[in-house]
Amino acid sequence: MKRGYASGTARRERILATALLEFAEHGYRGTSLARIAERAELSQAGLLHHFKNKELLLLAVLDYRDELDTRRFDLGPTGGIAALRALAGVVEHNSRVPGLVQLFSVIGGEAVTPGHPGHDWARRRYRRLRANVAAALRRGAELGEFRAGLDAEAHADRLIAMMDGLQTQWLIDPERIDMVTVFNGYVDDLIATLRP
Amino acid sequence: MKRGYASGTARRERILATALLEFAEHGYRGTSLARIAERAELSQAGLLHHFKNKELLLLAVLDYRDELDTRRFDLGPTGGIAALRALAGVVEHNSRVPGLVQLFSVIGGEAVTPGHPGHDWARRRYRRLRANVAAALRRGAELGEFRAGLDAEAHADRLIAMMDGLQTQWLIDPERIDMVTVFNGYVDDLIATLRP
DNA sequence: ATTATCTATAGATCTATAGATAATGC
DNA sequence: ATTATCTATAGATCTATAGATAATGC
Repeated sequence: MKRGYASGTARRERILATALLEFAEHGYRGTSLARIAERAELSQAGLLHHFKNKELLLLAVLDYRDELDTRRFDLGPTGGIAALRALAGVVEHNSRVPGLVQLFSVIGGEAVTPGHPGHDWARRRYRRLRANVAAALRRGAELGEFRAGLDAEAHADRLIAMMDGLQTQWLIDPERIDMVTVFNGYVDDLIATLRP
Repeated sequence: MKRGYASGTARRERILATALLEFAEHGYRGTSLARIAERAELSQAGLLHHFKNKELLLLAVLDYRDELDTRRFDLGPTGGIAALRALAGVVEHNSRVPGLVQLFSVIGGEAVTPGHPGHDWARRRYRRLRANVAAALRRGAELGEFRAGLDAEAHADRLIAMMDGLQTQWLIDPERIDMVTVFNGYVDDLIATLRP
């Protein structure tokens, strides 16, 4: 249990928060440790004392975000319709934090390349999201909200794809698209389609 | 009309093809001109004779791909249902050219950042795609295939988001997801929903 | 003793330009 | 004359390590 001193913990927190902004802005490869260090007000070597290389820093940032994000996506033991509305709530929340959404878009885009340090992280993340959403849909079928025999995995993949795809469009051209309304429209149509 | 010699035209073509692969693999910021030059078998300075800086090279690659891609997305004066099936055909085609899909995913991800050289290109591209798809849906409504009063723009945004989002999942975890089938399922559900 | 920092620096890049030489085609 | 190439290089990075000094807390 080598925890470190209090000042170190605070510093690490500050580095993570700063690194998140930089990675979100410039991606993994476009971000420099020197710039993160400068914005976190310590030397570049000082930064590397806390995170011993760039790759570990990125992974730490992703985990750091995941903690909060996973909680939000953990749909809990609600019904299927409530879970879909909760997803719409996630989109609504995301529309108020473009910086975080951008982190996932930029890193997620880069991470499609095998060999990118975030590749495995992204794969695990999608698998977990899919499992959560599919489970909620299946619960909906058991509760009689949705027709039995629905393809829960396929619908989960589509829901996640829709969220990601709309986010990209929104980040590139925020005035053009009303992400929240468009996603809500999808959820409404889906609920109608899945009705028993 | 300063066109250049034949050897130059061929060389430029080769550079573009090589650069496309590199940008698709490492993104804009992760790609080096030296590596492109090496794979295109000329010196790095020789490359910069044809494209005078890195940004112009990326834009040339994007235009180069767009030419082919736009034709594929130009849904022509078909009916609405035929247009949706054509989109499914695009997805089917994409599933056979992961390299190209990866270019758009990687560059598209990076390009959400204002200031990225591909940002304007991406915005124009989405606007054009949306206009094409929405027009086809409206034609479908006029032909009586779809109910009148459908929100053509919102459905276009969703179709494009679905394509992009599924592509990302597929690139990250190709064995897990059957992109073609999952997209076809969306199109089927959509046709049912839009029936008059 | 462990942890937190710093300065200095090695060693690799990377982009873009300068300036020379050779090939092409009007 | 224009175009296509090349070598050489300036000038900026960038990551990571070595090694020293200071602060912390058992």
